[in-house]
Amino acid sequence: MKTRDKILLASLELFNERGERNTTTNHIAAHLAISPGNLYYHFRNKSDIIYEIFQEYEKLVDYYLDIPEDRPLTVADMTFYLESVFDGLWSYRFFHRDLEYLLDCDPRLRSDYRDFTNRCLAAMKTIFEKLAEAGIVQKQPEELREVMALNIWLVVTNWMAFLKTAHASTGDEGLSLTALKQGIYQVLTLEMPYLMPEYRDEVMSLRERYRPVLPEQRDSDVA
Amino acid sequence: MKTRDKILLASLELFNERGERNTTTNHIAAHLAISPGNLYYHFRNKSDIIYEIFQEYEKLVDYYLDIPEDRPLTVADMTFYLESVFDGLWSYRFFHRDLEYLLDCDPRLRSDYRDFTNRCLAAMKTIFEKLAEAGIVQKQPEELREVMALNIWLVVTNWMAFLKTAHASTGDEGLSLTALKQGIYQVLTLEMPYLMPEYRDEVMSLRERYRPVLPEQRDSDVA
DNA sequence: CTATTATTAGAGTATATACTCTACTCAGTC
DNA sequence: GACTGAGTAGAGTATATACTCTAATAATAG
Repeated sequence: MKTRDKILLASLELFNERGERNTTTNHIAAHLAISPGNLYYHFRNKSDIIYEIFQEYEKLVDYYLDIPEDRPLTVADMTFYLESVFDGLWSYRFFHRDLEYLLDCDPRLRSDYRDFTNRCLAAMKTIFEKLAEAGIVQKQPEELREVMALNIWLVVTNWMAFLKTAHASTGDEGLSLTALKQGIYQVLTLEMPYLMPEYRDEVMSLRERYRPVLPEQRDSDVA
Repeated sequence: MKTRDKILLASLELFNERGERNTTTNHIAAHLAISPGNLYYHFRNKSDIIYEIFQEYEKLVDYYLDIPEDRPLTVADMTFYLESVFDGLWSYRFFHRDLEYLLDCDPRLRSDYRDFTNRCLAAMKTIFEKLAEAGIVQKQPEELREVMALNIWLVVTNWMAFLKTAHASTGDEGLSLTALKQGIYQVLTLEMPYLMPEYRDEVMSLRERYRPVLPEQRDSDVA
């Protein structure tokens, strides 16, 4: 593997583990047992590394959110979207953690990220629309779809951060895949009131699969 | 005003304006035209300043979320809760911005913040319960109240961050009070499906007051 | 008036961070 | 077999950051 790619990979790994703020270019170089100079031979600065990682993230999510035009959506599609998005969020979780600072540092990133957000919101609106066409959820006015998409976006992108703040430990230890996927439970709860009777049971039992094991888990580890 | 209090005030101001990460103790001292040594006479370290500011924040929100036990809740109460919480969020907006890092730095803060979150969620659950008793929203099972409260928490605490990322500018310029209060529109949209017919019109017209002026505002400032 | 304590200034320190510079290696190539 | 240029090492730099130390001054109590 090329050094350049190794740098990207190691950066992502360290950013996710310890946060971008706590990861210096020297750390990255040391982790790869290369010199800082070498790192700066491949990247002009830290921002460029972050920007490239973001572009990977963007590409991945865009790929996940591809919507078939030739057929109606199914509940399985919806499951896939939810699972994929949370997987992507996990793989690049450092990004949303320090989002505001990162955007302040790099105007390119700010602009690209805004476009990215808008694409995601548009995709979600389309998904709603197609779910309605498929008779899975009720047909909603354009405006409501818009606001709903935004609410789901907020829940999805901040679920991980919530879990981290809700846990006693500092690192990733407390973050199980079960807990992460419980975010899907939260999202499906938002959709619940809009389900069509014909699909209600199916979606509800799907939702059930993501229910937290212990309902009061969050309180169980109070000091 | 005592120097100690001035330090807290200036810190909050600078944190909110430029972010905690971009605000050093030297900046704070310079802003007040006092020496760094003086600042460190009053506070052992930066974490202590942040911790005290958090305690103010906590106190304010706890005060806002006080729930009357002797009478049923009204739509006016709900409005007050929403308005107050967003006001508080605005006054201490630096806090949620760098939350994860701040909690990583200070175990006291982590623990206190978790308790704070749980208190807020509990308050929200109680509010739902009392709104149901008052016949404003449908009576819901305990479990649903819990999940709903969490979703609203996510929307409320991250609405500001979303607005900042959605705008082209770096600082606070793009953040109008109108935009901020649009968060209330988002929250009321979540509650919408659970409204009782008797109060539906009243709450819906309340919601209407917070509707964004331009539906596609987010796209209007694309570079 | 004096002794003590609270408050302040301001220079100084240890450490870290992003990044630079110079020099070296070594694989390919004409 | 000299030449080129991508790749690498590693010491070095400018700056910043959180924080300390010493000494001076203002306030207050006895």
